[in-house]
Amino acid sequence: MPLRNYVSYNAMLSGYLRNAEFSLARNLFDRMPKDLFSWNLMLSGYVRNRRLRDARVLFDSMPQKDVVSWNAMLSGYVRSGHVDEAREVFDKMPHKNSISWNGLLAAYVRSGRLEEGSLLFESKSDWELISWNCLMGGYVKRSMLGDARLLFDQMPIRDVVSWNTMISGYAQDGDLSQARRLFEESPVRDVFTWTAMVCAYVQNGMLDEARRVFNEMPQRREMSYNAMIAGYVQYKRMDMARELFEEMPFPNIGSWNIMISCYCQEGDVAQARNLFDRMPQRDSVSWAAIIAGYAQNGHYEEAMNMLVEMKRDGEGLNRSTLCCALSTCAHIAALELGKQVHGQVVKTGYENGCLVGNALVGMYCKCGCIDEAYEVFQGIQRKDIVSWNTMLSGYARHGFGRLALTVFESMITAGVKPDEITMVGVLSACSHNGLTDRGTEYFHSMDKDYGVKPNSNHYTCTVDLLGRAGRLEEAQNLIRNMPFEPDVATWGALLGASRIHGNMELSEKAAEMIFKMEPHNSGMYVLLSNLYAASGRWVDVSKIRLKMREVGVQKTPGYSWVEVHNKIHTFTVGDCFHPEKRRIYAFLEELDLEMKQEGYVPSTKLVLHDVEEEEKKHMLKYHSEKIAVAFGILTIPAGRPIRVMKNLRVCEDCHNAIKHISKIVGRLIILRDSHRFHHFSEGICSCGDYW
DNA sequence: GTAGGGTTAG
Repeated sequence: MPLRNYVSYNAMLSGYLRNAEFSLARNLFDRMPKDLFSWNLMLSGYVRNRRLRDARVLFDSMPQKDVVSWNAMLSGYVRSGHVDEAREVFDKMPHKNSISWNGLLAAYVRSGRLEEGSLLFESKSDWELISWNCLMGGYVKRSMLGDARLLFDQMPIRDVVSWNTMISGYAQDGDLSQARRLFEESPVRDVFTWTAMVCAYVQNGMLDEARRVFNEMPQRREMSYNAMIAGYVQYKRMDMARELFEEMPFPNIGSWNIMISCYCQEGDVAQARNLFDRMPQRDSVSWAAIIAGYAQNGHYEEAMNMLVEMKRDGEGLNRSTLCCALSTCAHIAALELGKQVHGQVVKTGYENGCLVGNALVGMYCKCGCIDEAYEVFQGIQRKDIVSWNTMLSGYARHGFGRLALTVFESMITAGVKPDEITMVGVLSACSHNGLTDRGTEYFHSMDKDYGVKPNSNHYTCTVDLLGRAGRLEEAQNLIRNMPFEPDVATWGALLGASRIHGNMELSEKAAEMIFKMEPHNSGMYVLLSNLYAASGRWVDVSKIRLKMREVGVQKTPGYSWVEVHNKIHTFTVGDCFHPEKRRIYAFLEELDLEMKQEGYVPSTKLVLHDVEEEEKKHMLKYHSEKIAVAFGILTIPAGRPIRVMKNLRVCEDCHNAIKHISKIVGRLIILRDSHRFHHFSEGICSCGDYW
């Protein structure tokens, strides 16, 4: 056995680390003779692969540290956005070099904490050019062009990056004339400079001008093509985008990614998938784009499958793929899976960042765990508008209107300016909780107080708000005085309200408007036909059904699902495919008897079809949500809540029945329907029977 | 440090 020295051990260690063979590397590391270089190797291996906890443990146990070790630990925190930890390390460092200073500045800039960044910048005068550019880039990203320009003018020396950053800042801001001026003034131009000008014209909708600059460029790189393609995409010129893409001699991953994500946005996932499969190489962006594409177009199973594929392909989870994974879990309410992803998130240390944090909050909200959502929300260090909106509308959907409004007030106190989505959350919180006057006040003052002009969503919420409270006349007035044409959703809100309050005439009027606009909207046919059925107008019911057949619309089938032991069980009305159906139906019979003793009376008027009374009861008994609830009770361990999801709104009879069931079996039942959450416990529902 | 993705409502 030849004698090995530090150098050969270190070479071997670095080989393992390069290939991300952590267990092999660690094994070797623990047994080999180590010098400081070995420790630093292992440490930076962990840092590069985002294994922050391992890195920290190693760092703390190091027998000695040099500036490289400190910088490695610092950069671990910088990369993962743990700014406060980065600061702590920075403050403790016995010696700092320019890498340390640049690192901390970058941490502030990247996480958008520009105030602190500029304070740090002012505390020292001999900054390197790269730091000037970094801070200026931070201002540009936040559209703080005045501050960026101030810095630009003060710089002792400028390089081509400085010029490019400023020019592309103006370009992105749509300030074509400033961009143009700097472009003329700039002593040097490279591909970035020219590409920034392409962007400047694109931002102003001047595609032909952009193309002219593109054609004039002395040299082109992939990114120049990509900017032009992105421009075409932005203005829905898919044909031109595709043409240029096909012309590219060597499209890079970015080019493919743009094409994929824009096909996804157009709803053409098949085309996107086609490109995805043809790509010579993929990166995390490609995976994120295709997974999000599936998720956003409602193909949740495909999205989940692709996530599995991705891991098999060796692509690690990063912020964006974790995000996609969480939002997919949220859509299908796969709580167990979501929790597993949460575990991954904790390992990588993204939990307290905005992007992944927001996705986690959304996942817990949509899976019915509002308390867990709030916990994560509180842990997000720098909450952005999305964090606030997610939490606010989460509370609103769960029927905790006052909590939602408390979040809203804290948001205002924190100095975050509400946007359109915030106000939808506020109005729907009021609507779900019968806070009618408060809601209308918000509606009328939102433009004045927060500078948010009511859009059709806000009108719809307010029509809903007034309508539910029975103020149908006011709701109609609101529609009449809208500054734009009411859309299907607005009429839908009026229809829903007039249905609750039994105003047949108004219902028919609203339905007629909807049919005119969207002859294929199946939900509206069903709503109206339910309405007729409820008042025994069977002739009209059959007319509707005839019409449905004429225009070829089909009722969206209702289904419910429940997650048990990591598996999703889906049920349809009168489901007879589930392997445990005998057990479930026997249990339902049992429950039915007990419910009746408790005073439950089936509300048969809600059954759509004209059948005999006894048979109607039978049909109600086997609605998908009841089956799912029964299955949940049978299989989910006592003490744990039962979480059931439904794709449509819960029917009145089921709502009533589940209230009784929650009391009989003494369990918390959380039902998510297409509209909101219902927490059933001890015979009461959190919605207060107002939904 | 100067493309491309990902999170929020109805």
